[in-house]
Amino acid sequence: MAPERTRRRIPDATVARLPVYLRILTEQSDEGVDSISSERLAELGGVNAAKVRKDLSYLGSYGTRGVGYEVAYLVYQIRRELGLTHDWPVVIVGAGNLGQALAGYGGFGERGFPVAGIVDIDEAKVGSVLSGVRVRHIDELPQIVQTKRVSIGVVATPASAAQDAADRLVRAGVTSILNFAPVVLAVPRAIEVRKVDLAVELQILSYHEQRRAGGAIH
Amino acid sequence: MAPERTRRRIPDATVARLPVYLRILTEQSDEGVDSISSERLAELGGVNAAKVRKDLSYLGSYGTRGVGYEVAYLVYQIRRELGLTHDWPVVIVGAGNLGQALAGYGGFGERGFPVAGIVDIDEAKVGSVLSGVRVRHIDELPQIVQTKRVSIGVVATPASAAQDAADRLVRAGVTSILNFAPVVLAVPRAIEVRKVDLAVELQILSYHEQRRAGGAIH
DNA sequence: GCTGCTTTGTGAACGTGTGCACGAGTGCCT
DNA sequence: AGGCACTCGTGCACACGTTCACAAAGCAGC
Repeated sequence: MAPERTRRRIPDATVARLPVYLRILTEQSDEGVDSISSERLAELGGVNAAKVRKDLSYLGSYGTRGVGYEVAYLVYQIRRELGLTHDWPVVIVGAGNLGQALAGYGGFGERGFPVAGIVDIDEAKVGSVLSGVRVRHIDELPQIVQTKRVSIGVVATPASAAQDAADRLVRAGVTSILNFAPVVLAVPRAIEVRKVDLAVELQILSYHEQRRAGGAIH
Repeated sequence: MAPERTRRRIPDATVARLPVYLRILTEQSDEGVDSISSERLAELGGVNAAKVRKDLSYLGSYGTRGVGYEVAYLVYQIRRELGLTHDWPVVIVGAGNLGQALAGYGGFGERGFPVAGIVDIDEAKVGSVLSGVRVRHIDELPQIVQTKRVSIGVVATPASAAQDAADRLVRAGVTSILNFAPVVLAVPRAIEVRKVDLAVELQILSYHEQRRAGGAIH
């Protein structure tokens, strides 16, 4: 077979589903399943079988017609494509309620994203220890990012401090940001930002509830 | 003008952006701004101006050509459309790390989603008080949902307990679920589910990082 | 090796979302 | 009152995502 060349682009929608497939496949693997059909995978993932096949086809032709996909091999391929063959240390900015919960959430490190550090601007919080990680001052951010080779930063500050946190992360050399603050961050084009906004999710649910209740007129 | 009749359907993508506009508009209102153009709103929201106008046009023609949109009126209209004219009490299932953080996160109640209750299956956790809300046993779920008229449930359990939590919520009468557990929930078609998955977000970032680093071959 | 059954991989049709470009309406200034 | 500058509302073309449907490919049994 020809050597790996020009990496094909994978659609965003597919990239967003690969982690879900990966989790399911890992679970199946743990349960001793070593072959799976697109149909079954679709069922477990709550999606359409054709979609599963198309998604997986972007990785290459790793299935066997008439049989299905070899679970272990598929896990390997998805992990490779998602860049999960090695750890990605993350640094958390903000040691408040959320920052603490994130640090305490074990599944973080387990899934290949060890917490390289937590920083806060509040001197009062600096020095305290959260689930084994000592909170350091935000001025140490560049040093942490440098020495621990961190490329992903997590913004877990109040809204008012989020932009400053993002600016500092970018200056320190981080290239991806996961933002929990309800703010639209302004960052250089090259920086990848993803947002998790609780209020937005609830308001979307609210819309559907209201629609359900309201009907035509209210 | 003709009375409000058959409610027009708003595209999902637009519904997901309305909360963002709403937050920005509220902020602007607080700062004394009472009129805003689609251009400015787009800038603050990090989107395209045409998109803003198209999104807002689904609510009706509430802008004034040559001028822009009246902030207060737009806030009112978006709130109405999203069903935010009254509170939506939520019930949290799972009083672990995450459940506690969610309960402690004040912005919850402020934004119209007061915590009507927190329940857990672990007797040891029942009775403790988290930011003013007493943890109750999961068996009390139906009663809480009924008496407090809860229609939104939050699943903040470990993955292994998530499906059971969802089943109980549905049985208790909840019609919308916000799921934080890394599991695809199986629920009746009529139930609206939204998912917030930390690991998925990080893995998407990882994909982009890997892509950035890897180039063609590695 | 041939037949029949199963399941992948993908072309094509369809639906949804985005962004441009411009007509239409509004306010302001003279 | 007329002209000008501005901004909304929207038709249209394009891009992206989803789903169907089916040929191609593999396995099992005889």
